[in-house]
Amino acid sequence: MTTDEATRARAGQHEEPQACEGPAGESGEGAAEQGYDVFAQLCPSREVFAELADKWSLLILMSLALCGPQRFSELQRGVGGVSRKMLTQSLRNLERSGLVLRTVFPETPPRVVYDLLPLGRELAELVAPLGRWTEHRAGRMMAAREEFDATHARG
Amino acid sequence: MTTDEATRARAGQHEEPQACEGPAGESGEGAAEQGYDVFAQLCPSREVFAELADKWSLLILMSLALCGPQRFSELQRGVGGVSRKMLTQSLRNLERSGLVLRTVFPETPPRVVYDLLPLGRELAELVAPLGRWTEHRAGRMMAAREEFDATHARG
DNA sequence: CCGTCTAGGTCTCCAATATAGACCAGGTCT
DNA sequence: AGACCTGGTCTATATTGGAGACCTAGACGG
Repeated sequence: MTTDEATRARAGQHEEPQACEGPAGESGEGAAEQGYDVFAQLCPSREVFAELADKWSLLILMSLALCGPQRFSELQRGVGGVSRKMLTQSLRNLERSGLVLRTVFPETPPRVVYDLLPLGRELAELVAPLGRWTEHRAGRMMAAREEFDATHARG
Repeated sequence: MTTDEATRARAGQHEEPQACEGPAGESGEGAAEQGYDVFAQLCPSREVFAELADKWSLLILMSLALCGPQRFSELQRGVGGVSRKMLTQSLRNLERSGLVLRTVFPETPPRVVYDLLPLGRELAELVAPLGRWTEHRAGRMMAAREEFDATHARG
């Protein structure tokens, strides 16, 4: 029976309550007490995750990890294509969450240097492999896309 | 001298030409020949990176890695808060890039199962630690935020 | 003295994107 | 017949992203 299979499948998922069923569905924040869960919509960890998991934040972290402390304009040059607005916004976010330190030198013209804090360095070390992997596998993925597009265009 | 310091800092960056200076600024695609560069705006790897580096794609990969093959609606329940539209779109993307396999069982009601392909499993294994790290450090980051907000609100 | 340059932003406006919610096919169950 | 199911798509609205003007405040040129 179809229903049977669906039930089994769902039951299988239920057996991984922590990560996939989301202890905090809409019932509150039970997750906060015994552990955070990025899969749960209202878990604080999800909020944090959602802000870190975008291309600009990740690229900024990688750039800081690779090249060390950098000024605003160096970062803008290093992270190709980022607008000042998004760079500011992402950096503020990283600063706010304690990942990045912002140091202002009150000169003119102003000089502002961004550097990783220990927490940010931890994350950067997890993110770096992701960047390297993407570069390494980009060719394969581009090929897959071409094939997908070819067979899906009109088939 | 201030200028001196600035010059040294910038020079330091230039010595890492591959990742941070972006061989493909607007000069073409030199990066494509000897290696991809996610920092370069026009590098194919950046395009791929930009599509993978968003919360929904990463959460979907993590869910598939943790819970195994799942149907559309299971994923929607597993990844709290994702809209059908974004789920569809992200899954299509992952499928198109060869990370995920989509299998349709022509029953009624329809059943569609998504599973990781080897390429997707590779990536998922890099992404999983990121999710775990976020959960582990969420408390610290939330605290940092509160302090930041307190000292920045009016100070 | 006036204009210009600089770095690191902010502000404004407009396009692109995300989300919520309605709708659809088409076969099963009541 | 009518309700219900899944895996979407379509539409209307809210949010976000990017381009480019503007700002501060001192150093420099003339």
